[in-house]
Amino acid sequence: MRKKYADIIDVAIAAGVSAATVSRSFNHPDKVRADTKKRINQAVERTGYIRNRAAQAIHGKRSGMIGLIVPTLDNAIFANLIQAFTSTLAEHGFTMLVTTHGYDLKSEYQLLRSLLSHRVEGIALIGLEHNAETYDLLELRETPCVAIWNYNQLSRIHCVGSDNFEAGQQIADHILSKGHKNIGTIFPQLAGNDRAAARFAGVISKIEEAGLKIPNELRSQSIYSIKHARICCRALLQRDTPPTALICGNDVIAQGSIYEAQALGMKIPQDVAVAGIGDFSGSGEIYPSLTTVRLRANKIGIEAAQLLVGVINGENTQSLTRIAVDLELQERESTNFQINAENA
Amino acid sequence: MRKKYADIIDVAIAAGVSAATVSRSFNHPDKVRADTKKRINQAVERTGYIRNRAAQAIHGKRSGMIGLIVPTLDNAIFANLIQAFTSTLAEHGFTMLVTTHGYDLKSEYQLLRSLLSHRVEGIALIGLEHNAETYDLLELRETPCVAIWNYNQLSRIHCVGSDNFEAGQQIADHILSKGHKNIGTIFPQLAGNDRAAARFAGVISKIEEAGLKIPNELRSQSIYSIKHARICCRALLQRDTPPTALICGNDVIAQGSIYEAQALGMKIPQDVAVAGIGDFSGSGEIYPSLTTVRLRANKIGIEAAQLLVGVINGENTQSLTRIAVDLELQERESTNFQINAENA
DNA sequence: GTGAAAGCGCTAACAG
DNA sequence: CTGTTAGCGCTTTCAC
Repeated sequence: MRKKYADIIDVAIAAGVSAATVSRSFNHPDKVRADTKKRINQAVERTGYIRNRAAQAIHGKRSGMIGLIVPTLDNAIFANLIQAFTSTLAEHGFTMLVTTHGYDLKSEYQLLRSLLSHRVEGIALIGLEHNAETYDLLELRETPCVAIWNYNQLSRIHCVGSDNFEAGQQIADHILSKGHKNIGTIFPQLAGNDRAAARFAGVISKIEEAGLKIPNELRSQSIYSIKHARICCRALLQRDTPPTALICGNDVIAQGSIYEAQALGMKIPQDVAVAGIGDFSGSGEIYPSLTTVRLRANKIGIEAAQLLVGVINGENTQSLTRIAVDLELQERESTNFQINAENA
Repeated sequence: MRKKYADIIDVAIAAGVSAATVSRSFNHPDKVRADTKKRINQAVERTGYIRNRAAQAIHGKRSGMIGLIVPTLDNAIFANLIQAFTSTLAEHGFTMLVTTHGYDLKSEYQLLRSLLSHRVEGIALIGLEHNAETYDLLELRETPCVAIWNYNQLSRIHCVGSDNFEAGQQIADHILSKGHKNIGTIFPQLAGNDRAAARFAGVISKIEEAGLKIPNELRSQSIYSIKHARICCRALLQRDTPPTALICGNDVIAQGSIYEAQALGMKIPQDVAVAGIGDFSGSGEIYPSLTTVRLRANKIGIEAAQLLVGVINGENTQSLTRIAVDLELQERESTNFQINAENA
């Protein structure tokens, strides 16, 4: 089995030209006469030729691949983000090479190396919390790179995302505006999760600014799971003096809280108000609809892809670009109830 | 800028051996003396060398990439599936190159060509409905390939997935067992969606077997969206004689139906029972919890990855492997109500 | 415009 | 065990 599939030489022979001309016809079409190009294209058809990007990539040419390292794909909001990212990339001729590390930052470095060994032209990471060696390698190889999802004005690499601190502030402000004074929180573990940590800090900053505080007993911690969130919520709502409002670190936790409150026979928002962060698909359609802060995963994905493509094409070589995609407070049914002084 | 990064020759020089030995040290470690390997590894460290898989792939060797063509990533259940698929692939040393076509089968062929041009070692497709040219190209290139998500005993390529016809039968049987005679359906468009079509056919087969029928007015069509499902559900429930049970083509539609019924002040399952298909993450935790047929995305993803890796490694060359991953009826609150004769 | 030839980074014989 | 040699499929000078 000498040669399995048609290569550029077979095409050249079939078209009666040299391999060089075939190559040029693909890469610099303007340097080849129109009728020659036509003959070549016909030869491609006839031979069933499919270009070999691996062979191209070897010349330091484009591999046409972007690497993405993501904690997990199994998450509605990342799925949303990644879909926007890939399809925008595809519009620019790039295909995405994806790896997941399951929130293990240590393995992220290895994944990066693997991606680099595939000679991806650029790398996208989720969030800004990465190991030093990851950052160092990125710098050493001068790999075009963008951090997606979080905005931070001090980021070491380009970033496109939401300001999670501000998201926390917005939702806290909203809850405070409804007159709540007895507020509980259910957040994911903050360590190793800069998103959650920033959101929580934003919430606390506003609460304290209002002269209130959230006692430790009302700060609950839940993993990213409706089931577990329900357990946390139940514990909070069955206290002697349950909070009148629950601020949840994300919409999954908030949805779990809504279900649990309903299962306990409580009315939302009258008995307890629930707010989330994220505006995941479905949050606006559940009953009661969930008040939350929209993170605009779609827009972030698109902008991140555009930025990365720009960097790869040599724009933006001077400075770091940091894009804060705006947030949108979504006031919906789950908090639509004003507490009066006596209730508080 | 002659050579930007260390190549195998730099490593060879640094280690005081030949390039061939370096190559061997990676690819056939047993054929190299231990201390030579150690020197080479140190040289790799010192030079910051990262292997170039593109250059390897050119030798007809492994590119280490698997191509995945998926309708969309923006979908909880696919996300689940793909996560299992990628991580299993990763265990076997493969990285996934992903493309999405947004349910446009025509563009699928182009995406396949693109993936092939990257010299992926295998291809995974979602479902079994693909254009003839897609199947033909796969056959022509003899590309290891597996269709994920659907099981069909007549499939043209390896497949791992659920028997959607049976899923439809299971849920219909369950609804019938609860005494319902006036049943409505809300399904996605069936054309171009073999999954939905098979499920629907399964439902209808059981309904007719029971001597019943579903009039056209009670066969509603909804896109994959909670919001749109709510609209469809409302139309059904506001009829003069609303159905006592709703069988939904997937859990997203079912969740929408639950929310809408609640918003209309109806009790589930007493006023109307709702059933889905899929058992998406969250379906068991919403209130009321949703009766559905579990599709086991996780297991499917893992088995599909293992099958594909096997095919790539030269097993299974004789026959087509078709794996039907078992279904699990999840009886939950949303249908937990027995209709008596008078109610029917 | 087009062809000939050199070479990208790596691997697979083949000797030694 | 290790080095030498000849490519893999393609792109890019440099001539013509």
